Amino acid sequence: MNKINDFLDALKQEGHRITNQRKFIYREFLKEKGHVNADEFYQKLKRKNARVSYTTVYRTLKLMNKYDIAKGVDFGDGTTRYEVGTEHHDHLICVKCGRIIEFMSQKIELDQDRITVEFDFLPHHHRLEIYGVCKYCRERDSEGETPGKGA
Amino acid sequence: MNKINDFLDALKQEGHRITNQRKFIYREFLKEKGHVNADEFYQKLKRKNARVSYTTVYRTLKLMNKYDIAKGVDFGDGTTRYEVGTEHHDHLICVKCGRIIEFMSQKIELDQDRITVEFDFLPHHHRLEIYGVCKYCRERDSEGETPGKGA
DNA sequence: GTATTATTGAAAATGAATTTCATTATCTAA
DNA sequence: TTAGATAATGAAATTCATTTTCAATAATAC
Repeated sequence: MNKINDFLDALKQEGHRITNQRKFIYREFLKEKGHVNADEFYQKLKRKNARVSYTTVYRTLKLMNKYDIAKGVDFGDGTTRYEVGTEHHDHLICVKCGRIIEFMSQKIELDQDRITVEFDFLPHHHRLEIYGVCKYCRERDSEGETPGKGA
Repeated sequence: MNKINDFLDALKQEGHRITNQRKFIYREFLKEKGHVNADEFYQKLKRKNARVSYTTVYRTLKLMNKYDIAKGVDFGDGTTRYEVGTEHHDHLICVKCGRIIEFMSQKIELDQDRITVEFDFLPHHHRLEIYGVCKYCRERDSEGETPGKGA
């Protein structure tokens, strides 16, 4: 039950019902590239004239999270954002434009394992987020830096 | 303005007033060992018969955070928790007992720098949290494991 | 098909964080 | 030291994401 296609199977296996709302939300969610929160995602579906309520979107996101179709992440903006899939990765988060870059470093993973061994700690999962300014924002911001044109 | 003693100085320098509430909250906060959220901290102060409101505790925590006396962290329990000081470190978080272990790995820091260089990303700060089960919980849980005494 | 019951959706509730605003206390300058 | 200006306080109200409630509806089993 770890593949990205099994939400409906998972529901069936767990004795949940396969409803039109769940099928629709699932299908649309798989198209998502970014990191939507419940409300944003609901608004998107609404724009497609979907007949689905916020409550159901919210609940289905949580369900998909439970069955490893979606992964809830918290970037500190006060909402839970969901990304497609559960392949492990970490995030670079641009504090200027909000761009989110996913990365994965085997090296960091190994270092973390060493740390947990050192503390006799059994790890389940982790989160690493690096906040800063992406190259696009720095490029953009340095464009206007012509000397002699103060303020 | 990076030392742990300068909250009152910082206030003065920034044109804020030094009030009894701020002095008291600051003094009590420095005694904190764990990671309190606004409400917990307020309750603690109340137990000492402090004449201070939740609002002021909340606002003062934010202020101390701003002036690097306190550091707000989010461990995913829906509240902002504050720790004393701002020396950088990461966290091991036990999902069973809630214990929080601070650690610091120069190795991981360096690996992160390499990652940001690779993505041409200018880092400001980061957060790394490893969730799992601490040794105390595992020891405790393995005590009752006498075979033959099922359920 | 019919009964059972999980799901849906609108509305209400929750809870942390934040804002409002009248009162109070701090600081500044005379 | 005192008076005036105004920042801070505190109680209450507000905001906002999230979660729960419950009557109506729809999916599944028989």
